[in-house]
Amino acid sequence: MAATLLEFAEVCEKIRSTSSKKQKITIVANYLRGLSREDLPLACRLLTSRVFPPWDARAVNISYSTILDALKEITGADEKRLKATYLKYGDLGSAAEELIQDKKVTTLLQTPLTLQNLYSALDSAASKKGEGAAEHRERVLKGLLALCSPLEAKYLVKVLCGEMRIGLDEGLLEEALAVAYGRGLKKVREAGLVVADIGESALIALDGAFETLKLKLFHPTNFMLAEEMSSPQEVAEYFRCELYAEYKYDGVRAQIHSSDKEVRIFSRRLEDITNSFPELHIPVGREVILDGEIVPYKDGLLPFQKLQQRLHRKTITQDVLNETPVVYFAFDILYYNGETYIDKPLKERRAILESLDLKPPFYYANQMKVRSEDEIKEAFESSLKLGYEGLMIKRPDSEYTPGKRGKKWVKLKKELATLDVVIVAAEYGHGKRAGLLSDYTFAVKSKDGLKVIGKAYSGLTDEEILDMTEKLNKLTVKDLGHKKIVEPKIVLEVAFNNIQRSSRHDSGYALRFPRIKRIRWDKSVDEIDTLDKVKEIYEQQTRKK
DNA sequence: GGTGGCTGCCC
DNA sequence: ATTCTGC
DNA sequence: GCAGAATGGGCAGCCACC
Repeated sequence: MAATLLEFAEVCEKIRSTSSKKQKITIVANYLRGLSREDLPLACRLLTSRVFPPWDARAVNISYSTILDALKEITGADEKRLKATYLKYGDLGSAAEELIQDKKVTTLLQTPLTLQNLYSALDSAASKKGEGAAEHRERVLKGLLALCSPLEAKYLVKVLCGEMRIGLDEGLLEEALAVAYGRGLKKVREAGLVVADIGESALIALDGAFETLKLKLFHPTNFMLAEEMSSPQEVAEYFRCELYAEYKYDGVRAQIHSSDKEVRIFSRRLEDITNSFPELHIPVGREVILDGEIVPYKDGLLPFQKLQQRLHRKTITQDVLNETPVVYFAFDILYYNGETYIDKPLKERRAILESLDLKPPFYYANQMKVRSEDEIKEAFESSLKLGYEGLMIKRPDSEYTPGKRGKKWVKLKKELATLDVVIVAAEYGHGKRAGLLSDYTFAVKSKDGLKVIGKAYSGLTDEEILDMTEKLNKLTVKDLGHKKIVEPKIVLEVAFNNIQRSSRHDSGYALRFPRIKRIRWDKSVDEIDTLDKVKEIYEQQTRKK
């Protein structure tokens, strides 16, 4: 029997309503066992709010704005009601559930929407190009919503928004797959690493076909990530062994697949970004999968923004190539001449990598052997001096594993000065932060008054957010619904990794990775930092490069 | 032909 | 990307 | 310690609209 959207939505609702991970896993495992081969991969992708595998070039291209338009037409709700409902839940799916209850089109006699129907419709939305494409996408969505019960609409919208908020994501889904088919979790996770698509993992788990698993050239795999540590001391004490330290480049992480004829390049999200970097289309000569970083470089490092301009560009002109050339720093090898190397120790992988004798624009990431706190500190400082972002530190015996599991790789990042800023506006959050003022717009002072320099949301505890909501409500001078303009009273200390020129805020600058260090109840507006200080930090960091 | 909203994806 | 929280 | 949730700035492509 074909899987229906209704049953899928009911399962999601059950998952959401329990906070126990074990129960979630049981619910999902039971559901998956009842699915056909055809429906299984689809259901698994939908559970992680995906429609296509990560490496698939298709994108549905339907999101908040399109959904709001479609809901408006389907339900006949006016702008005000739409906004109020969305604000109430902080989740467009939940808003859709409520709104669709009084939709104009009824569907009592329709056959139920299947996951396969849904997939075909979304594929059609994704595939339509050119004039009328936006209209087509909205028509597809309205067609689907017309067939949906409130609960179905809720989860359809959640999938499209990319946020399920049911307390289940890929990690728990893998556990559920292991339970559903009686497989070892380790095997299922390994499958996930290699195939990098939860739909494909599901089929492998179903068949128990783990032994046929091999990395495939031109098929991207997941990347190994590192955990952040705060000091050389912490690193030295945690590992207490010889380590490999590499500079942390501010570029784009990339997997390069090469045969003797062809090169393909994949990003961290497994997108095919080959076309953005023609100067890297030099076959290595043997079949390899490399891991490394694409870095913009011309007589020295270039800012990340220059690299971004090339990133999703369709055509790379000679001008772009001249202005922002890139190089590749390879630091790992996952596959070599038909063999997978991910379970070999880093030391061995590095030796194979170096035997390749790479030529510019391919370079080896430099590798320093460190052990003591002092050695790590020295390597870290030399990295900053050269304009890099910090240090990557790896155990020589580490296998290549996905995600942050195991802490075999760690990173040390440079700390920049913090700024004291004042909150000038606040916005309501989403999901579990619905109804709370959790997102703060802040400013520094200048001769011409306060100047906005950024927004931040992270760094406060739930309790602090609750407290802030109360205080900010009292300070509100203008209520714009979703956003509130507040009296500039509350001072925050914000940290960031960089300052960039920007037209986004009226200060002319913006922060990269802003986060709240702490609330400065002890400080008043008069004591916040100045725009001049911002300029100074900006100048200082650009001089370095 | 220019501009701005929307979307997706890089950090 | 970063940060917090529940299990 | 893991997994999940909430959310920052900047960019290009694409399409709708003037």
